[in-house]
Amino acid sequence: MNQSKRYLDIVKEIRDMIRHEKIRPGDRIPSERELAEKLQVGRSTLREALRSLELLGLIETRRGEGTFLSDHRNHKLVEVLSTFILQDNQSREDVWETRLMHEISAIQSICNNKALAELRIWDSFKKRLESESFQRADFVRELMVLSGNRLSLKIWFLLHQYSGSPYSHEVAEDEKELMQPILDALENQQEEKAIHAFKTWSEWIEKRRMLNGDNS
Amino acid sequence: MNQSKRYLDIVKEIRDMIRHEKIRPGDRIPSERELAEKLQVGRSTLREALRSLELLGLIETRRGEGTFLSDHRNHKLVEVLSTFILQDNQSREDVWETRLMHEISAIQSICNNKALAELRIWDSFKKRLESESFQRADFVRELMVLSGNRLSLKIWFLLHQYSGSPYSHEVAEDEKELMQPILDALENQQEEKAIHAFKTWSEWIEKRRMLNGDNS
DNA sequence: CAATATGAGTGGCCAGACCACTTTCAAATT
DNA sequence: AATTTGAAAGTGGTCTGGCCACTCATATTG
Repeated sequence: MNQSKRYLDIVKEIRDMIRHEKIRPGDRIPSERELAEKLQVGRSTLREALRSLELLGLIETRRGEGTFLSDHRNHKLVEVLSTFILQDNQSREDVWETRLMHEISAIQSICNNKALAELRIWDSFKKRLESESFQRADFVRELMVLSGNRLSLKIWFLLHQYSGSPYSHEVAEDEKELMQPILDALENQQEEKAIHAFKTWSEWIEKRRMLNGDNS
Repeated sequence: MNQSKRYLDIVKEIRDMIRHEKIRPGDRIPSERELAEKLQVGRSTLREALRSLELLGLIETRRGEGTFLSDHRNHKLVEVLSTFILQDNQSREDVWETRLMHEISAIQSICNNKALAELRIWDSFKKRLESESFQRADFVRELMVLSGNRLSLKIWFLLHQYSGSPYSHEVAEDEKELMQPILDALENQQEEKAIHAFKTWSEWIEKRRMLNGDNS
């Protein structure tokens, strides 16, 4: 018969097993060696099934501890799918534009979040801006987190990694006076100003990147 | 170093390789043994990555022949995955917001494209709006195409499929007076108006969807 | 010329071996 | 007695090398 794709059967068997044994999200499932023994398959074949489930975000594995059923809130698949979708859109500009789109949208969201405004979180940003070690990426990522849209955060992170990481640098000294207005505007919930300041900073980075020879 | 999750790196490396070698859907990718050699990794580890990609429908393997890049416009898997991912309300909301973000950004882009304005393409939209058979999805997708950002288009298409396809309906009769202002504003490159009109339409659709019991 | 056999190449699968890491618990130390 | 230490067991992560089943192009045979 068409006996190929043993690992697909395993995926199914594991799913059934989870159902029958009433394993709940967060619970541990049997070890790879146990499962392989139980299902009468080689460990590497079993692992092919487990890795697939992991990539789907259905299980979570921690070395030295075991494999756990994950609470399926993972957007990992978007990550993977998008990664492959990007393959034929190598246009740098598209990536740049799209990333910026997500960032600006996050800023809009932040400015319209009243609960956030009362938390006085921007002081800490300003303080850190003055200390020497300040990564661009950290700053922007925290903005994405503050927006509250986890999916957008995931997509952004992917684009960030993909775009040759223009943010993966320390903030330069003359760069800080470009970032200061962003923080000021965010603090006062001035959406237009914040976006404008952010775009200015963003374009500054892009120019800077063009000057230095850049390659992915 | 990047501890654990070697197979995830491999997924990434394979993607890079595909991009650089300009492998297109349907093409064959190197054999497992070749890839393992090239990426300096054991074959079983490599297979974990390949099996994962296969389960996602990104590649297709045929015993005795080889491994092939598959067309990622494979609708089936998106449906399967969305059953896991979109159970969470927060996720649904994130998808909705993110999709809207891409749409609005596309509108902005269109309004700022002067070359586009001279093409008088909106007349044909208006005509089609009057004819009976007009799918929401077609309308929005064409907007995405017109924006010129192919990456954003791809992401939008994914989100569109995820989100239980609120656009997969014919345009209702009383809906057309909501869409008319969008086209008017686009024709005159009135960014603010176009976005506002689009949001109005979008919220109308969302309300409509909430009324009808909807589940994918 | 047609049918067949062969061999190279491929994915499918397995067993066994290390390694790195976490947890546990008993022995050693204080 | 309480604390620290460390050895052992268990786990996932990885690699090697092997065998099998299948496909395909080529050579051989009728």
